[in-house]
Amino acid sequence: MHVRVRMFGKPDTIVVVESKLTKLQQFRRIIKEKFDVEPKLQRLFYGGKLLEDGYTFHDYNIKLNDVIQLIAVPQTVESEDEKKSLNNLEQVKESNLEQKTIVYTDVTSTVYAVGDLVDIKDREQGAWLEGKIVRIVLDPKVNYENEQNKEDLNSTLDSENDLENKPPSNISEQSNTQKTGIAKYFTKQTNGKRFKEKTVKVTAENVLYKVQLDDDEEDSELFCKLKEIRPRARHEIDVKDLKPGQKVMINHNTDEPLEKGYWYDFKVDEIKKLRTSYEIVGTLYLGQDSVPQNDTKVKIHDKIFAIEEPVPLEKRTEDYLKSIQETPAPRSKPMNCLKCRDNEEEPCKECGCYLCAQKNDPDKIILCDECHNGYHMVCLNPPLTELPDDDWYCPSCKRDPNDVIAPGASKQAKKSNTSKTNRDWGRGMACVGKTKTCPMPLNHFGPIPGIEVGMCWRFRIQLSESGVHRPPVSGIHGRDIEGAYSIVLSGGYEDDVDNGYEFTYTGSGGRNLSGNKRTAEQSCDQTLTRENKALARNCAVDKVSEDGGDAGDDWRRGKPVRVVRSCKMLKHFPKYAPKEGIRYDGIYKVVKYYPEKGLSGYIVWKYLLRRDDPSPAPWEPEAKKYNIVYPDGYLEAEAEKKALKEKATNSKKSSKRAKRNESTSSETDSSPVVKKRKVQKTPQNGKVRKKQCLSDSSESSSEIEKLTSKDTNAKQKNRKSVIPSIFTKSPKNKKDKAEEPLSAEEKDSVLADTLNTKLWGECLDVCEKQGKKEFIEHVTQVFLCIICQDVAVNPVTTPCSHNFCIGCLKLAFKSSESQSCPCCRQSLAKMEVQVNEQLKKALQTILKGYDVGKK
DNA sequence: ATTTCGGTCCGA
DNA sequence: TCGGACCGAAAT
Repeated sequence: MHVRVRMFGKPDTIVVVESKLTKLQQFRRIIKEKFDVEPKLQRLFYGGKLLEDGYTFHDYNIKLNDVIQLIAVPQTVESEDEKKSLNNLEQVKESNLEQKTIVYTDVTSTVYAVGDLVDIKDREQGAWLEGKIVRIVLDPKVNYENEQNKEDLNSTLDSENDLENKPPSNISEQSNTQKTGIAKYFTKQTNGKRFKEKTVKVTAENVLYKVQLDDDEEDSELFCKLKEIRPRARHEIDVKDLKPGQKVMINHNTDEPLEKGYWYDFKVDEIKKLRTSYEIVGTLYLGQDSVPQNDTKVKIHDKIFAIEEPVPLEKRTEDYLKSIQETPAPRSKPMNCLKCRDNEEEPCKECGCYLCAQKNDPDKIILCDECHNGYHMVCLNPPLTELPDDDWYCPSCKRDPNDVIAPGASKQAKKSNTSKTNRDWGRGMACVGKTKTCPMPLNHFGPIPGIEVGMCWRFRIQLSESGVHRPPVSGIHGRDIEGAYSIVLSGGYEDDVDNGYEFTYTGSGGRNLSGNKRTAEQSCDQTLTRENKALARNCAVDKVSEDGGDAGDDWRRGKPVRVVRSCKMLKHFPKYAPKEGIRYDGIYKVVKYYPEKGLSGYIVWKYLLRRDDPSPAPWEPEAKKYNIVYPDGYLEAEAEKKALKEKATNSKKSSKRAKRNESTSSETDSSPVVKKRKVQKTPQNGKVRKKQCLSDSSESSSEIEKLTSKDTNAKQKNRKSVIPSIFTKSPKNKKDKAEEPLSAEEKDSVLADTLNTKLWGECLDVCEKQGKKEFIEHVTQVFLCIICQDVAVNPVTTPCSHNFCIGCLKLAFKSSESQSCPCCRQSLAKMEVQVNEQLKKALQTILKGYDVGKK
């Protein structure tokens, strides 16, 4: 599979990895090749998490085409780290020789006072924790000799400048314990007390704030720099008042986004109202250095706080002092145990004793150094009488030292639980999920705005993303209470028969799929349930029946089914199948459905589908052709894979010059690899296809000739079905009552709709020549919303003279970036979306009493 | 929890 | 090259 690696200032780069089981250290080597950043200096983030070696893409749930952020750590810091660890070694030696203690020098800061309530930035996660300043001292690490000539203590510290513009300190503090080595240096130079009397400039660089965390029982020595603290958050912001661009502090759990977490800075880009809550999208700042995580989605399940700016002591007004006196209510923290949700009453094996699940005597619960489960010492068998000095392993983690694996023994004892096979299942497109979502509702009938007949994709999951056909595997998408929205012709069922404009489809089921299979031979009768029932509901009959149903002449009134054909149909019905991928072929209706003994001998449900779409079928010569669409980055990744493969074979057979020349020549067109293959294929298929097209058109035209020449819809531009043939109503229906005129009210309402004069003209023409019944029929066709396939309710008339339901149009706009007409693609960005009240009235008046539209 | 007209690897 | 085995994801 492949992912996108994003590095500041560079375009995203597609990086191919073997599979989901690729380890991070392997990945780092590829990154090194591409970005020239040493593995050690790479900081990789995914979903706000720092990725660590030893884990796989699967462990982090990194999916196809996901973005991984790469930050190169500057070399200097690395060497600084190394220097420090060297120092530490020396320090340990020294401290063994002579026990030195650090002498801190109290100073006064111009920004904070002892006792100030502050938030402290956690050095790993970058979360803000609640605490209080208990002491303010000089940083013993800073060499003051050079400072002394400079300004004195009085030179105030401009807090904002210091906070915003301060260059990053090279001395990165590792922990809160100041090592004796540096302290010794400090005392040598100054000698503690005397130093205090000296005037030294107190800057963000050299002052440390000792803080006490609110929920830290032990008095840990935590010294913070100026930039690591800020006044305690105390101003809540209502989510409704949130504005894009605003930077606030929010609660977020980086591991479990739905749970309570810690408090982080967040820059808001977008606020989304959900059913019961809000979701905000923006930049989350993680880690000590506030690494921005773009496009992070956070569900609001807690307060939102304003970020407080420090107020220097001398600028503190009485009001301000009063305001900071009060201690804000403690902020929520992540749950300690998600299993029992920290309910002390509830027995829990996760956070209590793993054996008895009780939580009593926590001091007698020993933790396993392998699995970290807890065990009451007395619950163990045999019970432990005293705490072991060394590591302790629970009964299930303990390994018998005698139980060694014999040399040459093939398999290591696997850590089990997950899959039982060693199969590397994570490869390729087999197991990927969606990377986009179609905004149309799941249960949408009819065409998807922006999706044209003939559009084609390589993988089923893309059809799911586009909204054309949602299930990644299943052939029918539908709900038994409502109907089917789309089906796939893929040759997966032996009883299917495809004749293009009509086909017989087979229901699903009747197979034994145990063993986690997706397909199998028919092994029992199919039932009229689930998808099968759903598809039956599309048929324009009163109700679903176990005996089947037939809509007859009314077939067009059935619910629309989006139909896609897969290239897998080439095998048995090549006439109408795409050469590659899966193609949207337009709207079909279920003419009839019935149970029948299939080729297997078991009962299968069969459905006769018939095309009812204004666009020409993709196999017709006049149909618009579309290029196949691959997933984002797929072609690049394939080219990359191929290049890698060739590189591997080249290095293996490096001696063979000729061979190498051959492959390099094909390497030159590495990016059009796939294209080239396509071209090679075409000549063969091209011939066959042309012939097919010819026979197709002759066939269909003869059919048309054979049939009545009278096609009521024939003059409808863009709206008529391309294949009216046998499916149009029999001319018999069209006798009679041309004498039935329109009422004055009806005529007036039609004339009032000036935006659709031309279309109404067509309708009136039909009325005059063929009678009212045909007129009504024509009106329902002409003013059909192509999005929902019903007569437009609350119709909007576009400048390009197309009509849609206002709801459907809005949905369509939402689903694509450009606001264009779902019918003719003309830009509608400037159009004011409003109901054409005249049309609405006209349709109501004319269709009054007629049962049109099922909504 | 169940179902599924994909997709890929692996061995014959 | 082909068929068998079987994995995640999405929707119901």
